[in-house]
Amino acid sequence: MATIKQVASKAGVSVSTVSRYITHKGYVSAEAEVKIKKAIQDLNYSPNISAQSLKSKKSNLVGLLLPDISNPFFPMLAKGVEEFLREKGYQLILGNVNEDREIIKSYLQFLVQSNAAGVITTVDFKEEFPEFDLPAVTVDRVGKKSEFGVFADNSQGGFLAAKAVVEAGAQHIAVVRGPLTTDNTNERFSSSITYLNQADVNYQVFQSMSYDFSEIQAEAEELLKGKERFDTIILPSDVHAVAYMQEIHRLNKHIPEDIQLIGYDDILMSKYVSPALSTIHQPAYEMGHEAAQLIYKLANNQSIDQKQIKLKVFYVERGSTRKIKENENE
Amino acid sequence: MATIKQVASKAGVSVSTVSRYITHKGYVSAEAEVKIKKAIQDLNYSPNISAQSLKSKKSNLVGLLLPDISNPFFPMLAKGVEEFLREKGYQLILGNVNEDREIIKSYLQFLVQSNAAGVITTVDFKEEFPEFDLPAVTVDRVGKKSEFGVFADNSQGGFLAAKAVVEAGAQHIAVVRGPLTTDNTNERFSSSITYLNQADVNYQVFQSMSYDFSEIQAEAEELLKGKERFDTIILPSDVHAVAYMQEIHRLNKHIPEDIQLIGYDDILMSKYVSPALSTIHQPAYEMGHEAAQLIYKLANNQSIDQKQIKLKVFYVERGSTRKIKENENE
DNA sequence: GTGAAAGCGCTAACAG
DNA sequence: CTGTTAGCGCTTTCAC
Repeated sequence: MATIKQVASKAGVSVSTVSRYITHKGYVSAEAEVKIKKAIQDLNYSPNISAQSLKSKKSNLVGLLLPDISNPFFPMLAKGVEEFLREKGYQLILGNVNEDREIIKSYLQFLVQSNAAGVITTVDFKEEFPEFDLPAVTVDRVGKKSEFGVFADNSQGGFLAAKAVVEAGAQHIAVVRGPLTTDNTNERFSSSITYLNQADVNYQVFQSMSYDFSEIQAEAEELLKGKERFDTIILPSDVHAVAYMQEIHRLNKHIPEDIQLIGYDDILMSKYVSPALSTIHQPAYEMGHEAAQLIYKLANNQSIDQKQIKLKVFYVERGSTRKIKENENE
Repeated sequence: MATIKQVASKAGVSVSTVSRYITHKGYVSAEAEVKIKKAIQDLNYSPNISAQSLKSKKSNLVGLLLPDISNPFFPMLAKGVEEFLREKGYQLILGNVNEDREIIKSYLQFLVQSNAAGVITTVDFKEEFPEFDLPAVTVDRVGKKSEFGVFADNSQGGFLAAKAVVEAGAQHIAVVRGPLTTDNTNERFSSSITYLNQADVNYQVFQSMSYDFSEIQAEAEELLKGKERFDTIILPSDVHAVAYMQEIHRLNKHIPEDIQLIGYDDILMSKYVSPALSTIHQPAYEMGHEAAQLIYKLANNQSIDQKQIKLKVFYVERGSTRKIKENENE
């Protein structure tokens, strides 16, 4: 690796001139510029990032801490973050944190130690780890106390899901609540419940404990073998819905005739399972993109008009819900 | 951020003693140790990574450059890399490079400038960008010239796929070749062809140009509306297979009765589409894990017994291929 | 065992 | 417009 010193001597100028050239700060004569350009070329020089960052106390690293990158919802979000950041010249540090506080902590530690420009997390850590002082925006699972957040309209989503199944004739509904009691799940859930309460239907609530496929399947088995016969299940995620779907198939029941299903997220897979999954679409890519933009503004002291960005969701009707309103008994 | 100097003065020792304590190199008396420990605690000190890396000319960053993180095969691989690296105290820099040479180049640039410990890529760049001198291991799409590589047994995979469909009674086969003419796709392909040649079947070859879902669907439409009637299609990936599946459904044909399908990769989704997709299982997580381990050894000058690691693949029979041997005419 | 001091590569006053 | 210089925070001889 060539250094700025070598470039300077090769170009016959001082290091500060080279530095000025590189950082585009201060004046550099045309002749000097030519010589420097050539020297850089010849030496295949590029500035040492550690040295730059040591000096400037800044780096262009941005962390993205995700609960589980193999959950299909998150890669899309990551892509949104990555593409925005790359254009702005930032680098993404990806962390797969499994909800594990220690892992989260060690990533935050690293980011702080690296003078990172900021971090995008799925869970607000400011309360738990106030010692890590770096620009942060929460995505998806945005809580009341998060200062900066990007999330989808959960209350609208919960409402739409409940409305969709009720209008499709649901009478006896199982509402499966998401595994985390994070604000986003809570909101969706209570919004669904509010709708259900005012509608003329029966429902019962179940609590899921996991986003892991096989664990969800076990829960599904449990729910389905209970004495209650449901004609509709509202699920907290598409991963849940697909797992339930499998289980329902295994019992030789028909979707949506015997049981209708509605998911949440609209992951890629949902379109291709059979029947295709009706669900609430969340703009994962956009969430990532917006979050990255917020971090960017934060890191560059740009004015922020909206600290909390709420994105729209919408209902996607596919094959797992019934098309027309109809009454059925159990 | 506290500095080592502050810790030193607070502990009443010199910076070098603190440094020795931190790096576990050289002697530190028990008393000094206690005082330093306390000072670090009080000041919530952690070493500045830029300074460390400037001095040591090393960093614990490892790049992982992936073609498309929203392609479900890669997140599993990424997870394998991430989990190994995290345990060893390295940080993952994730790049979503879209096969774009410029993006790849800029990531490599960054990694070199950061004294990164190494990079794991899906495509060997040594030939195209020899100027980037850092430990590299190629995963998945490992070519002949890659020095360090982790890949699945493509030739075995291609063979297994062809064998599976032939044994299930294939007579008229469309072999869709993967979009990249990378060594892995080539190997699979020619291995399938070799098998097909010695079997008593007809086949025809098609070339796919994309991993993008909707583009594949267009290709599928093209292939299926041709005058040739195939009873079997061998696809280069599960994403391809799922896209074809959709298209076949749309034409109201039955899988596997009218057409049988075999994919490649065994992504999560394959189990849950309908019918479930028969495919060749590739150990994505393990590939990532092994690649990370190689990088780790490389970065730490450990002896490497195997520069090229070939992982096993196996056939997963599910619903998209016929169970028993049977003859059919078009 | 410990501290003083040099220096990693870069930037930013500052003087010219 | 340019060069000299100090110093970012850390590690590492080398004397003591």
